[in-house]
Amino acid sequence: MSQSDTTEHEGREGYDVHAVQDKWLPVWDEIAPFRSGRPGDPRPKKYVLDMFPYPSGDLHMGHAEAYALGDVIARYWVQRGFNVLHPIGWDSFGLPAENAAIKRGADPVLWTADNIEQQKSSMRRYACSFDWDRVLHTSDPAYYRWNQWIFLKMFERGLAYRKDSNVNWCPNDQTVLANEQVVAGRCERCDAVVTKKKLTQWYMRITDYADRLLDDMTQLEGAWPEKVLLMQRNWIGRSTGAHVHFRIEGRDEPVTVYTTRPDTLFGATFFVVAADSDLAAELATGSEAQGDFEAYLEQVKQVSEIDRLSSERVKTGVFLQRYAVNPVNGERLPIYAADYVLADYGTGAIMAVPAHDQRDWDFATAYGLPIVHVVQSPDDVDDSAAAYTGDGVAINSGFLDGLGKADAIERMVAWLEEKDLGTGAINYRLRDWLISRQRYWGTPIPIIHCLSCGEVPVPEDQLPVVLPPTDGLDLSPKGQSPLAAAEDWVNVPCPRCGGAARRDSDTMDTFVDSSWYFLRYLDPSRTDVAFDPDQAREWAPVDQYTGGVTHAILHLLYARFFTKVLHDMGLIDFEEPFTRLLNQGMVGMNGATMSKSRGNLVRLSDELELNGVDAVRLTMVFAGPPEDDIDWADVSPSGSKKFLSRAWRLSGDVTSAPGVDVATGDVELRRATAKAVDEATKAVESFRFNVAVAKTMELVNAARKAVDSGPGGADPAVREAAEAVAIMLSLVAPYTAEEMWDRLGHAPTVALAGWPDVDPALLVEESVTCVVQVAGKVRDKLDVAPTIGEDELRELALAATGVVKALDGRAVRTVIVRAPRLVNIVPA
RNA sequence: GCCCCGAUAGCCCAACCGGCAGAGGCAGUGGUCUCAAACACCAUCCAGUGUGGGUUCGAAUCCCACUCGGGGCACCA
Repeated sequence: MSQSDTTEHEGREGYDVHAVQDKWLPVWDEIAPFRSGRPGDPRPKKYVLDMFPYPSGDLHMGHAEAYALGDVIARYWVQRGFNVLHPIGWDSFGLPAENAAIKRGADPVLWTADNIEQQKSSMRRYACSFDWDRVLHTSDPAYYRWNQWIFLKMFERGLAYRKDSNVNWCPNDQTVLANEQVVAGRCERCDAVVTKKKLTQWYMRITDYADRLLDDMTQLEGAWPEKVLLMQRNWIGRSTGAHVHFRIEGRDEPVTVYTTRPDTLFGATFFVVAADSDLAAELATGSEAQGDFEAYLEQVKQVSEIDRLSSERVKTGVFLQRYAVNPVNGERLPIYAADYVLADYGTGAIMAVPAHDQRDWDFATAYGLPIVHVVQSPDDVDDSAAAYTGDGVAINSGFLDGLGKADAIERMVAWLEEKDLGTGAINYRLRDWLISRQRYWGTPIPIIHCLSCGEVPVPEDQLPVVLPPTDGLDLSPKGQSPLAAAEDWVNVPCPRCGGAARRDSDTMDTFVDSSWYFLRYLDPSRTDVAFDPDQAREWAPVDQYTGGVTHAILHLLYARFFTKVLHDMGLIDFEEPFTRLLNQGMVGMNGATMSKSRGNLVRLSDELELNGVDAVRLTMVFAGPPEDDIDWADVSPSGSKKFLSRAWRLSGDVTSAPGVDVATGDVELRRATAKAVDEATKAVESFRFNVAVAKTMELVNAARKAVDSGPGGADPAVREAAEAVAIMLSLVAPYTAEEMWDRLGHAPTVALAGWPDVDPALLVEESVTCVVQVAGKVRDKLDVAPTIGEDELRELALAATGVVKALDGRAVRTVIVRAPRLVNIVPA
């Protein structure tokens, strides 16, 4: 080997990122600086959590961004002297494992384990500051046993129940979907057009918690992104209005409708029931319209969810030859069955007020039904062309006439309540959470169906109900859970009566797994409890949560729901799981989401090979605000690498000894260091990590100048600056930081060095530049003491040569003085 | 259709309570090094803040309208 060649080639660049990575990894393994479970640790606790990954293959650029950002936060609090719990695990149940099994015959257990191992080793190399003693994965029976336990507790409380309903069905994945998993009529996962299917399924009664989920968001105000709170509010969709009971001719029981506009009751001209509701079928039965209705219902069922939602679709329906009676004026309202009314919102029936509801207007126009205006529209609104939905004075409305919208609503509700014809009511857009899935790779639902005893919970001492092995099972999607075919597994005696019974063969939605995993990290090896309430009191709730905005409603809403349920069960003393939330953006390439099919996929492993771990992490953090998307084409990992090399070089230029008295160092550089640390601190705490990096770069530049053309590398201030750089960099570029720390003569690890203290005296500038404006234009600048008084500054400013020239003899009207930075002189 | 968020240099981004538009980076340009180049190093150029109005002594920042971009919801009665 030619030594001189290597030195010349490599030596020129100097900083060998791969060698540095290989050097420090084993050292860190030894020190384990991020272990949080040490007994007697006196540091205050902080729980910093990153959303756990799904183990599909190796880490990609998205993971690299997410974990780089989460790591900055975790490492920062460690530097600030906190005992930081920063765990990681795997959300390892789900379809990809199952699909791999179907496609390649891979055992989901082994496939999952392999991927976890791969990701784990990549995370280690990526220098994630995880506490490796607390790893969990949700497909582990030791984990999902507690899913089953929680499910049973919820079953006991009536929060988990089975019902027959029209559910979202993904024809591709051959499974049902929760409402939250249907995006614009398509399957969130595979993009197939979702259809409806009538099935008996398991639900969780999240609607019982709608008010608390909504109202408790005030606690999160300012600590969660406004956008996420808004999305959750919209999703829950609370509306206030009234229930109104309508007598139906030829039916004993009245039918109740929900309306947000009880003030328009006098304008109701017809009545609509959801075509797919039981009520529609009942009303049609025996009427002349029965044939028409059945034909219509068939037709409705054929329409896909997407077409149904299309806004330009004309409204259809069928007259049922029946009548409802308007309780306020006794008018007969023809009853239609139509698919623009939803069976599962409100009561599945509405009073139609075409003059003041656009959908009713459209239907009335299509079917030639009367339109009666009961709210006075403003003069500039043409209420003969479209429904008027705004505010206005009630007209043609008997006792409501002359009242504004709010008063009319209040009056009508009072009237209805007095006559026992209705009540004020609240409705939600949120539906109960459908949790059963007809797939293999998930938590088995711990219920046994017995012909004589019904739904019988699996006794707690028989948990976990472990998935049967895949041998001999056909995992391909067929609309029924593959578990149903595992005869040995599915056939069990009833725990209650001992008779022949069958296990429930559905598995749980994987969002159940992630709804409480943050509690399991507290003591993942416990076999007697899901989590230890004492540990929960010590660590939880999560102080800082980081993850993608894609989970704004799904995961975050479910986790909030579970937290409230666990609170009500007396297991935890808080009601919100995540005190602070940071959403990171996504990584794209050339303006598009990265994907193999687009051909714009950037491989993380290639980037790591080319530029090293630190440069990739730095690029992610420096690219912009964390919540912004990153376009890899816009950023420069090679630039990051260059900067790291500059920082590294600085550590080699320090010639003073460790522990030297920095107070004797160059004041100018000391000020620069204090300012950089101070500003970086504020930036990190407000999630402006890109700014924190910029401040670090600034300090490197200042120190460089001090070495090259200032007091030189022997000045203690240069050491102070270099050490500050190493510590600040340790959040983002741990290898470079450690190598710098080493070259500066310190023992590892810089991760525990402690955040630099800032001497406030160094932040006070000895003189500041005061801008002197005349009529808002800068005419002169003065060097003044930061403590200068207003009067003194005014005198100085008025005498400044630039000012005298600009005033050119004109009189002065006002002088605005903002000491010490600005004076604005307004001429007459 | 409704609701949010954003728009600053060729590009990614800073700018505290309204107070000199520039912290940092990329790209560019000029130089040093080199036989030459790459690398590295040093230096340097670059916009008046999407458009139109308003408030103010003073607006990137506050208000109104519009344009463009991004996101959410979308028959929820």
